[in-house]
Amino acid sequence: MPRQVDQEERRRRIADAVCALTEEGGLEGVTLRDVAVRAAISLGAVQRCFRTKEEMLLFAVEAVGGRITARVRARLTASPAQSAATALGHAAGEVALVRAEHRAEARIWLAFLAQAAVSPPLAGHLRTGYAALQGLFARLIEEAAAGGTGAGLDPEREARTLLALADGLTAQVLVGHLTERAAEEVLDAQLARMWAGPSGP
Amino acid sequence: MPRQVDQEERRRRIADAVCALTEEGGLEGVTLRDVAVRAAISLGAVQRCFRTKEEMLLFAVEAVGGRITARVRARLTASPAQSAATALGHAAGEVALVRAEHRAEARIWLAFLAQAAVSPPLAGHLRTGYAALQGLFARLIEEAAAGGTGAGLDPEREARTLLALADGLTAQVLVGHLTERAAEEVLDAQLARMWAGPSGP
DNA sequence: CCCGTACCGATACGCTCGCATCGGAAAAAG
DNA sequence: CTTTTTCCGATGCGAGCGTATCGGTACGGG
Repeated sequence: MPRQVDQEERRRRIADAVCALTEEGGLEGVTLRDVAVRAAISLGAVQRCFRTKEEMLLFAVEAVGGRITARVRARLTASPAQSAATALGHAAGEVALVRAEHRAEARIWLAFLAQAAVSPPLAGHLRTGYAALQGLFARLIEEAAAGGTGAGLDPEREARTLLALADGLTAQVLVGHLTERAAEEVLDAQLARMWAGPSGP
Repeated sequence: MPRQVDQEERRRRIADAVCALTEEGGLEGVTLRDVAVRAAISLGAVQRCFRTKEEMLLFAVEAVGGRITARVRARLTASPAQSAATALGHAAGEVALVRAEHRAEARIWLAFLAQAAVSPPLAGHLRTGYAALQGLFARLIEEAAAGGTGAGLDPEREARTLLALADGLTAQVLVGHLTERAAEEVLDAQLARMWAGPSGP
């Protein structure tokens, strides 16, 4: 068998390049040529890994989504001794890509989100990520409710609320309407109110 | 004086064409040629109205933002007899472009939002729209608090919360993660909880 | 040693983009 | 009717895009 190349590692490198370019100039700033330069390989190699540009972008968005949920999970297992309520706070804080060090990921996510609004296959991949996060949130809320904090809450609905709020905050920080500080304050207040009093009729 | 043309009316027609195209294929599906076709004028005429493409897009986003806030205001003045609390409910419902008939505007808004993350001038125009809506929300909340409903709330923070939540819900409905029904339920529950109990430490 | 094969990099192609240019049509003034 | 001024629509241009192709290259098995 002739020479072999680690395709997976190469794909990961390409995905990283896609993210870097998306962060700088949006999704329309991502060209195959620039990706090749950023990944330090040739255009031909990029085309060997992904037959079309769309295929490449789908792989990249999956990578980003996975990275975000992985980070959330890591944050949870890193501080296991606390209550489910504080764990949810940490998780929500990670999902709202508000902090400066995650600004890049936020830009990437928003770019893919907008594209997904007009590209059904992309939307499918995004939904997968959203569903995972919502499920995670719901489980934490349920756990907290079982522990006595915030009993009477509808876990699914609260999870949806938090996820949407985190997304909206991310976007508004990105365009500069909210400061990082204000967004965190909003999120904290929402969590506090959640635990304080059950909602619903 | 030689022949004169109503430039303003033409600009509005062009903005409408931009919106229609954005709705169909995202912002990158908007080309000067297609805009000209949609507006039923020639490419030369488009270039006469706007010196560059960016100038055209800025005008369009301003038009969309204005239309949304105008719709919210209209909704408020249309049902003046009710309390500030229900008025806020209506306003938030309009901002969260959840209903099917506003799906188009939602797509447009999201497209511009993503672009704004990498284009400072565009971000500026968006901020204007956000500030107007947040101010409106804050005023309504304050009014309701003065009337006794939901006293003790921080109007600015609640306004920010509602706006971010509405934005996030819009996006998640758009990618199909939430149904229109679920989004409305989340929004209603949030409003109910707001009036029920003050937040904060 | 060498040969077959999997990979690579360069180049070409067809297309579309934003933008600039220019001859002519149309309308008010004389 | 002629002139003058404003606007319009067609065409051209250079650049950049995604994609296809092909000769060269290097490696592992015989």
